[in-house]
Amino acid sequence: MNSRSEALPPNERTLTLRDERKLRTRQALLDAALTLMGQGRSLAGISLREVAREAGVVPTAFYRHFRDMDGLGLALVDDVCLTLRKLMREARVAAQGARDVAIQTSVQGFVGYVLANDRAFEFLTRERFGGRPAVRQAIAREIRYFVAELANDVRVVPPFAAMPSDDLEMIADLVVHTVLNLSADLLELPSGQRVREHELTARTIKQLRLIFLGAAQWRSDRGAVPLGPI
Amino acid sequence: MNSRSEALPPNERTLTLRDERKLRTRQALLDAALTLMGQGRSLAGISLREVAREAGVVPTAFYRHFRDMDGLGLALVDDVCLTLRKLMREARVAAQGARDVAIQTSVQGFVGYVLANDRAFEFLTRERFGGRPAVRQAIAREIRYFVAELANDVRVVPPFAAMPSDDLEMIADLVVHTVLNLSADLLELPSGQRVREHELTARTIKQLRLIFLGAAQWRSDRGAVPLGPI
DNA sequence: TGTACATCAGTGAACGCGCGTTCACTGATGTAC
DNA sequence: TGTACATCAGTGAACGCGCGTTCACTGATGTAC
Repeated sequence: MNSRSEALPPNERTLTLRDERKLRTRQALLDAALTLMGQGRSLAGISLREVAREAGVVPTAFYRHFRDMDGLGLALVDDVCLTLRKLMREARVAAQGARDVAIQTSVQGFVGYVLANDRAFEFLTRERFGGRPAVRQAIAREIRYFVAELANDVRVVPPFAAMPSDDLEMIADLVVHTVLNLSADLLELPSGQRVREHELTARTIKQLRLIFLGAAQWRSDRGAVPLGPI
Repeated sequence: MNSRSEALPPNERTLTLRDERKLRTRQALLDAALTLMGQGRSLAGISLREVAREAGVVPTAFYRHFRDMDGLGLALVDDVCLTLRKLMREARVAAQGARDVAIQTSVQGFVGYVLANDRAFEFLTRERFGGRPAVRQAIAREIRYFVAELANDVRVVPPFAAMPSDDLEMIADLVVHTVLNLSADLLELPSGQRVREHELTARTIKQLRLIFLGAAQWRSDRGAVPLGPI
């Protein structure tokens, strides 16, 4: 063990100067890819050489970090989702302090969050369906994870407490996808369209209210709903 | 006017043999693109030359039909959505005969429809967020059209009759996106996963029931929903 | 109707370019003694 | 601690390849008379 290691915090204890620099280059490559994906390009439309160029590194250096662009894509999913999860956890902790977080507050918080992390969300939105299979699957897994987590969080709240897990997941899925839908719509807006941004947010808030209204009435054993056509 | 034209049905009256062949090549190019997009590739990952090759035509012939791959993408949206709209209209007419189409029946019909037209839906799903801006916008427009149409269809039914247009559109949007979500999930399944297919369908049916349950309770002027956290 | 000319969908050669990947390398950093 | 060797992140030249696009062309089809 060298003297550097001992002075560093625990999780960096084994990181040499070389390791740190390598990680920095790796991050530069990930950042470069995110940057290039701005203006509506997908990972499939970006070349390895472009990424290297944007990161200020020679193309062959790329291979020290990723097997190919697919590898970078998967790393990007991990990287981006790790950040998101961390921030989500913080939000959850904050929410526990102030019991009774309204739908409106949560959604508005989410909107700010999406806009502040637009590159990350743009990447996830773009590659969620349009990406290569491995990347798509990785994103799908993350979304399933979020759904399960929401289902768990909500289990303690009155109308959901008595529900079978199936139904809880079904509702969590609906909520998560409604919110993801908002995020996709927001990212499609030319930046600074505040009015439209507000309309979209208001619509999602209404949709979530309607969903919770339905959830309060929900009985899993009930068959057809008392509704005619459609 | 030549003799051919006079023997043809009205909408083909002005089509010469040359025109017909040109249309056939054009269709071959569109089909080729759809075929190549199978197995998880997006339009951005397919070259003009590949499309021409698959269509059995020399690369330069491509330019007789489309300005570039973006042009082909837009044509593909039109082509695919025209077919979908036509079939939707038929479904609607059929539904008017048998008043009282249950959610379950509609969703099951939709599932069959998606699986029967998987290439079209795969294209729309893949390019909806992942495609180039022009293509994305074209697809977004089509979805907005579907939402508006559903809102209109549903306007005559009791719980929706008295609703302001805003709320009606908000609900139609939620329904359409929930159904699109099912379609995306179905397409992600390796073909022939009947059990999982059933589970996904059942989940969507529940989600729609929950939405209609909420819609039946919905009052647009109502503020916060009587729900605590989340 | 038959003929002579015009149109134009599809051809095939050619181009310059950026791509992904290989390879042997360099020199700063790390390690063993 | 100082030295001598090992490691390895990043370099730079080189490769063959498929790409998009241009151009002049051909010959079947269409049109005017």
